[in-house]
Amino acid sequence: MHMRSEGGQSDTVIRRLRSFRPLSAAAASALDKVVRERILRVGAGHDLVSEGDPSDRIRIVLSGWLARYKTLEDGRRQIVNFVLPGDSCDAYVYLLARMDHSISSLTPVTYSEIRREQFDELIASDRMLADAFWCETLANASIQREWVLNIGRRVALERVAHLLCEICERLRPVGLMDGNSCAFPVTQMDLADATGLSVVHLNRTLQELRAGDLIVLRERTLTINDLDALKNLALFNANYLQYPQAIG
Amino acid sequence: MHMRSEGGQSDTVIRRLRSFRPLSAAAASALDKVVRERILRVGAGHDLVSEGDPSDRIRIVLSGWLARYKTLEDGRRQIVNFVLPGDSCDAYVYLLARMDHSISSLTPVTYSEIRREQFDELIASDRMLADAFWCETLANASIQREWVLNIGRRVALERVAHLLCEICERLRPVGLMDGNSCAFPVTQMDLADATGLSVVHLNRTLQELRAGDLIVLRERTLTINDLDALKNLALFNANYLQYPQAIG
DNA sequence: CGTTTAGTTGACCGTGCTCAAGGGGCGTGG
DNA sequence: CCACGCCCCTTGAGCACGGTCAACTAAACG
Repeated sequence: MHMRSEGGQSDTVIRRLRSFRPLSAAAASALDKVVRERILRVGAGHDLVSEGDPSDRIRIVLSGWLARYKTLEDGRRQIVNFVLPGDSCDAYVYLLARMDHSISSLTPVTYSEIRREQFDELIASDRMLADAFWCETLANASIQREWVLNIGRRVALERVAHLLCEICERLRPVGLMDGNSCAFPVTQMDLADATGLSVVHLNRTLQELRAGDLIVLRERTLTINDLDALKNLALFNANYLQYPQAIG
Repeated sequence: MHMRSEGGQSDTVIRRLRSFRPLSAAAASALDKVVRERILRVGAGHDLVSEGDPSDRIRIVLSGWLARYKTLEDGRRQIVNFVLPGDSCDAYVYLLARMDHSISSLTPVTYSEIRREQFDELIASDRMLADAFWCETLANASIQREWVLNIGRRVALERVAHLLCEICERLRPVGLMDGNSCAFPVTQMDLADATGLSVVHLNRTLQELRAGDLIVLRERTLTINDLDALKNLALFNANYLQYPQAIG
């Protein structure tokens, strides 16, 4: 007995963009129309975009998780951000010539692929929509800065706690938190690459969080037992996520 | 016997933006006019912008170095990026409500402060100019991602080497490299905060670079003796800086 | 001339890495 | 149905990279 307001498949995307700007029903349905035109699926473990690719298309994630990552020649890998349902992979990157990083699917992913010209046309039709996409881009940059702080100055325990807090806070507004639990389809290797730790140490850090009764993480499900305590430990402050309603 | 093309005080800014988009003489002089309207100076060690400030003004750096940084409650500090002459502090951030980080001057700084409305008007007048500012914003995001990789996956020696390479490559297009040397007005504490290291270890890392005859750093001047060797050591690849002309 | 700030060095220690091995779940093929 | 391989998680042991603490020097500054 779900009432779907207007979005259908692109509900999540619209919720996400509305966390930045109020979108009119007209804008939402224009977006929905464009999104539906070319919906693709890909299994886990595929690169949607590779470093060096020309950046001529926009991709918007409808379901599934992805990771933006960079690698060094000798194979060291760093995840620089997660791409969650509702996020766009690279709105506006076509202003630059080439991708500076790769994006790979951590789970099976459904996404919409939009040609640059079509995207241009879409955002030209509605100022709020254009601004919402820009806000998303700027919010991503803000997250990126927090990650530099996280990896540069937080110790392992704080760092992992912070990442978990961030993911939950990002999943909540798109309706993917079920109370204090969420699907968490990420391997420990991915978490290690996202936090700049080794897999072994990440494993031990997770166990420390479990031992403190802060989290339960098993069978690809994360439950936060005590969110306030976890945020305290992580020195977490949600402002950098740039959700206007959540600030001050 | 310098011939100044059109910019005067905003030469550096125009060079910087032209590394992203060809700007017409008209666009350049419109920018120059706006820049000149309100030029401010500030000594070293001042916060131009503080975390939480409303982001209602644009600042463009004419001379001097600044650092974007974030802090944790207990005082740990991480520089997340340097702001160099020609860079704008925060074009377009006014789309978001508040600053997520602070910006402080590392040296005396000359900068232009532009009101949001005035900036809107300026970029509405010239598409290339608007795009150039957007490119700068996106290029900054790209640098931010590289920093996550740098701090997350490079060891101290590579990490410091990488930062030095980046700074030189960014100073070159705005004419601030003198051969292989440049003014380098940054304390070791700043470098430590930018690389996620302690001051003591940063000091030892610099000495290791000096011992390998890779760099000379004294009296606020950096000389790179062997840039190729330094880039090799740092696993440095300039693509992420997003200068179109420098990319394959 | 005292005080502050930046750089340097030594000694010690701890966080987090490496290497190595083993266990559990799951899909595939014999 | 079981064997096998693969992926992911876990654990132990040892070590190294980088942090902390402390002291000293040199230059800058009022």
